[in-house]
Amino acid sequence: MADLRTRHKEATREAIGTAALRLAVEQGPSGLALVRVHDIAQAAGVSPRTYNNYFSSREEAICAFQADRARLLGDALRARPAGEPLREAVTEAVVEHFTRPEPDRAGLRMIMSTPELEGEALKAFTMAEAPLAEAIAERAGAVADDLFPQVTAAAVAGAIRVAGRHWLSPGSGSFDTVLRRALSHVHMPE
Amino acid sequence: MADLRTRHKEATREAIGTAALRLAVEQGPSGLALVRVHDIAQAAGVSPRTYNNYFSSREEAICAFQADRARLLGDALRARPAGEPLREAVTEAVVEHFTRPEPDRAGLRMIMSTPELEGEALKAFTMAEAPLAEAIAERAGAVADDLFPQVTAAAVAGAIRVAGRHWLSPGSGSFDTVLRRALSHVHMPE
DNA sequence: TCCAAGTTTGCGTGTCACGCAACATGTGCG
DNA sequence: CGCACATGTTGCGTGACACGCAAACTTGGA
Repeated sequence: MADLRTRHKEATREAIGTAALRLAVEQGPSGLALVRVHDIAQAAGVSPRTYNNYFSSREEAICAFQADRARLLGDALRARPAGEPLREAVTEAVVEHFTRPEPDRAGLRMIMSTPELEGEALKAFTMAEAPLAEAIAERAGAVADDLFPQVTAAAVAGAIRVAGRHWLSPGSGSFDTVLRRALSHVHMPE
Repeated sequence: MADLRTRHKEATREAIGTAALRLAVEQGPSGLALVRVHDIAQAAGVSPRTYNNYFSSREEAICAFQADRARLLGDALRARPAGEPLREAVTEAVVEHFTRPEPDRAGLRMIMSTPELEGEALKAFTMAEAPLAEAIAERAGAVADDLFPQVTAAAVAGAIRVAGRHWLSPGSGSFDTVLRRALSHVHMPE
């Protein structure tokens, strides 16, 4: 990870992802087709072929940020103090992980209002359920293959998704507040 | 709906979807790329161009069955008796809707073990949350825009997904049983 | 300084989604 | 009954894309 090579690779990946999201936001939900691979690559300072070494579709590139953040949710839960009850640990982990830094409203709105991007983001979000379920299983003293941790992880991920959608509509409170309210509807034994 | 034209259209859609799924299962998870549009169209007895009038990607065609069934879950809930408590109504609606007829094991396994198909199925499944949330809101006397019905719908959909995965692993009971066990972990006020 | 591993890039190929316009097949009306 | 009209189907052409391959280039270590 501290490898210079690896870091540079990570930087390239991030540059492409950022450029892709920026261009997508510029074009708006209706103009996704206008965001050409050539433009993304140029904006990121790489060749189209290199872009294609990192991502195999525009959607994947645009949603890379979302995907990376979601993937780390399990680690965030593991970082909570050991004695903390499950509900509290999950809630605090989610709030910390998804409000620092606060998500980019324009980017999130772009993704949520474009079916193709929404599908990709969904996939990324759901992939994150597996590590989250593992972390939940550890904390609850259950087996990761069991139904409970997986159903709970799915419910938590769903709540985060719903909270994100609500946060985009005008008049909703801070993301922190919406997240807590959404999570309060998820069943978690104490 | 009883329109001859509409029925024929629906039949065509189903023929294409069925053919696509069948070919995909034949090739196995690793050979998705070998399922060409040309083959799907030919197997369904239509031209490639017509296939493309119904679906805009192979993944969409292959997952059409899943998508159609998921989309109707809200209606299944509405069909439950009015006085029934929410938890019971949801559980029975889900079990009835997803076990009659029993899902195709091979097809489900194919979809669940192919990332690209899994993504598409996920999208379809999540799209079904909206009508489900609406039906839940009706039954619970809540507003559809509120957090509770949407979070609950997401949790229910997640539980069904997890149940499907478990059902595929050897030694799990009937789909009916697994579904009920998964749903028992979802919080629903009585 | 020089080598080996890894990364970027250009090119070629096969596939695909979709607009467009002609064609066929039902549908409803006089 | 037959004629226009609407709707579904098809072939063709175009633009874009993902990816295999091999060459050029960069980086880190001996």
